[in-house]
Amino acid sequence: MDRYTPSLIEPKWQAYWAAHHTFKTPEDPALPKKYVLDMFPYPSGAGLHVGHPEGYTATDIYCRYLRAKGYAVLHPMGWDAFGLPAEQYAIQTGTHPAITTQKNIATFKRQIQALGLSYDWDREIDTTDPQYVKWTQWIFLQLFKRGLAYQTETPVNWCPALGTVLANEEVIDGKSERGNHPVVRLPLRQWMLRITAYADRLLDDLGMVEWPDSTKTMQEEWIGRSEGAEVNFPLADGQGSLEIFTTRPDTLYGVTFMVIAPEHPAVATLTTPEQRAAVDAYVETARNRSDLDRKAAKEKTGVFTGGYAIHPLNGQRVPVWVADYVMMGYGTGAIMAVPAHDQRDFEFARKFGIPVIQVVSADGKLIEDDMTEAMVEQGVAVNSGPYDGLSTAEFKRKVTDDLEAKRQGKGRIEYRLRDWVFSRQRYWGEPFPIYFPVETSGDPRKGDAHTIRYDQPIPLDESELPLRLPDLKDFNPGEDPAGTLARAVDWRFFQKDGKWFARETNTMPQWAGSCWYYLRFMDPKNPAAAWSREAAQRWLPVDLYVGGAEHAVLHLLYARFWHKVLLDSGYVQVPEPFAKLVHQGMILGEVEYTAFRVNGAWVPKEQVVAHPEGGYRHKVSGEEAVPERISEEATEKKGPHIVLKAEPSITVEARAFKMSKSRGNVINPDEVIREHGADALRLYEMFLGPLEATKPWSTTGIQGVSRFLERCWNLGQKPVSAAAPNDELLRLLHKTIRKVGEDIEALRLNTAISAMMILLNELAKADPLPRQGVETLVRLLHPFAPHLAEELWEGLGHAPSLQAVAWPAFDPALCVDAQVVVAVQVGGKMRGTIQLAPGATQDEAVAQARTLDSVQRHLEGKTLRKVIWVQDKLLNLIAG
RNA sequence: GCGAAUGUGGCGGAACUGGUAGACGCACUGGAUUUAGGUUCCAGCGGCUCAGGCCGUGCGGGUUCGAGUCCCGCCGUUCGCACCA
Repeated sequence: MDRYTPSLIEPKWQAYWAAHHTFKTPEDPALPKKYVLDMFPYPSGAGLHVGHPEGYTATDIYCRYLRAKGYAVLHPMGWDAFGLPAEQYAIQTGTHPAITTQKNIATFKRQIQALGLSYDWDREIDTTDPQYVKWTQWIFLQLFKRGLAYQTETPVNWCPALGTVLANEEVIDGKSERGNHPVVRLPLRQWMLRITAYADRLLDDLGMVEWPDSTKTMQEEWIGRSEGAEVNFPLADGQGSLEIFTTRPDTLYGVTFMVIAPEHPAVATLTTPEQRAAVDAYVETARNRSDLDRKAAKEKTGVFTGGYAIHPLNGQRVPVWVADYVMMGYGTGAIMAVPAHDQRDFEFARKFGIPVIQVVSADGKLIEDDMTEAMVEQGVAVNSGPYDGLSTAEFKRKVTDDLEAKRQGKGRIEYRLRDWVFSRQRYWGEPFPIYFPVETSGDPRKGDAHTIRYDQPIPLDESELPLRLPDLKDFNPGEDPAGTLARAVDWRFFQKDGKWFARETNTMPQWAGSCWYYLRFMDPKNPAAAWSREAAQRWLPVDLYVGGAEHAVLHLLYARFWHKVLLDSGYVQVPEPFAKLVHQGMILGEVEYTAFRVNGAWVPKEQVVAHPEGGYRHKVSGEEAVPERISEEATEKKGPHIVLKAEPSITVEARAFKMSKSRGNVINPDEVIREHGADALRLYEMFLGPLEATKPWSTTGIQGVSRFLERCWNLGQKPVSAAAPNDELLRLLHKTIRKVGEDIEALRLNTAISAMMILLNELAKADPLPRQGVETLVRLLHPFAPHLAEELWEGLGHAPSLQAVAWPAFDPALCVDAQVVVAVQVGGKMRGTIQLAPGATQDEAVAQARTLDSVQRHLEGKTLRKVIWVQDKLLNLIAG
């Protein structure tokens, strides 16, 4: 008997599928469609990670299943190939990023193909391909023409180490998300995309998609809509007014001071000569404070400007302070401070001795003298003149109307969401299809004096797309914040009709390519349009989108934004791009065992506590505890603990960590395939647990599924009988068909596999082995372990490919057992089981249950008071 | 601090609308076949036990004939957000 040898059968079937275009997207418009998409990878130099195949295998199983169910399936793959690593490599080595990128793509493609994934490779996309860049630029022009792309001189997050500006969301705790470099604020000319214009729709339309609640919540919070009012406080000196935003206009009578951000333009006009020096010093300090410092500060700081505003309702003079707890970037950069009902204002007022006036009360009583913190709950208005007695909600409504009538304010909706900083000062990105007039009397390429009129951007004509990157030798961003491309003077400056013009030297961020790749996949080779109207009508929306939760906000929000712009322009017809979204969980490294030593002697892990500043401490002595990695062989289980074999009183910690190069726990898919085969890798990753869960890799665990595949193989080598399966096996076949199908549709792939394992265990016992049984197993196995399934199918005398064979059907009548096992309880406690025909009556069940010894024992001397009967499941006898 | 997710054997995990907790697999133990095994097959495998049972799904309460599942209050872990007015 031949042995199961994945290294022989896997390449064979991969070659077969490629030669026969097995996974080519069907053109037939009569077939029902499904568009199943994986988040395409950035082809890094490190190659594929075991995390990648997890989501890819899940969608592959789903697609193979859908094809067998008769769907036309669009399942493409491509490369998100612009990005910093290739450029940084280029800076170090001088290798052009395009070369590195192509090399990495080749590696990724080889690795992905070795997994036997059923992509339609005719639709492969590379975001750096000029034919793709052309349409990315074209979409930018649509945004520009609709007034959604604009330039602004704005303080941006400049990262000197990366030589680039980062979006707010790419900065975490004052450091760059990529590389963890310090970030400073620097005013720079930037392209912005007006995503805030779509804030409401991006928020509301979340109701239309089937996404994880956690992701929807994160997007909602990111957009951060809050309803309130804008109120004008006239300045006491009669010069204009101060506009504030508040979500609590009902607390207007509690205003005892106002605060403006240090960057607020009114700082200059409000500050009195006496206060000037103090204010200037404060503003200067605040400006130099990084976001990190501002955040870390526990104490509120601020300075009185000396200026006053007039309260719009009671006409009182309100002092205006400047403090950095108010941000210029949110609302109007100025607030009315209500210390009684806002914790931040409360802290500030207490520190600077400003009065606190309570204007909301839970029960009508005043507690302001005893306040230790702000009362932020809603309630009933007090101390509020004509509004006394109103509920918070009524007050808000009424006072907003009143202010509007007096032209002193109006209802306003504010968003946390900011416009999107869309330019980068880098080389390896899409150039903007924009140029500017140049005022010069010489030749700007030669360094002659010139002025670029950035205020007069001109869109490139569509016929001139794509605008390609210039070929450079030195990719360093250099000191010029205008970007790497500023040095490519021959590319940058050009003459038209005798006049000089300058191209935009910024490039687009990596998001640009990934914002619309799902659209290009529908019609990837179209030379005349980004995609055709017919393709959009045929394929949108994406029915299932699978990718990491790390993209929960940014990529998914940006893509939705572009999609809605394209909807408004008439290029797509559905409001949301991704109907259903699933995040695959992370695969952690193998479990590691750690024991701790204090002064050289082992201590149990319970005595060790993590120190807030890193490292570990001994709980008892307070001395440093030194962690030491222990091999699995040196440990054993003892009751509920894992202990050192050599010293069983010492408990050890067992934990899995994120895979990382530095930790040395990275599993390479190539090696797993070499040792166990692609089918085993696929199956193992699916069997590990629920798709969405974070789960640790286990090298011994993969042997379990390897063994399962071998046993499937061995079954396929046995002679089969044409005889029908016996009744019990037949029922199991039908139940398994139903279970596997339902589980695939719900992406519960782990339980689908265990159902197939159960079926295999039964088939292995069957003698003779019915052909129908083996064939059913092979057909069910096909989406999961396609190479083995194809091989076995061929061995059973069928012509390939199994993908063309319809998914097996089940008979619901055969999905129930001939006899059901019913649980018998006495007083709610399990006392045994009885076998009954499905549909048996309660009386039959009670009669049979009474014959059980354990039931008789517990009913002895008692009378039966009540019977709980759950049809075909459970009988509970209550006695007393 | 706020928000979300999550907690079940030694391990990964099962358990449909409240109804036999631990499916399936790993590891482990015993046995059979084998020259050999990182092979195959069979059996066992939550804890305690006076062998009848008792206890057991992070902890403490509650609802119910019956709770992993529902309710209330805690604790741990993970992930977001973090002076958003």
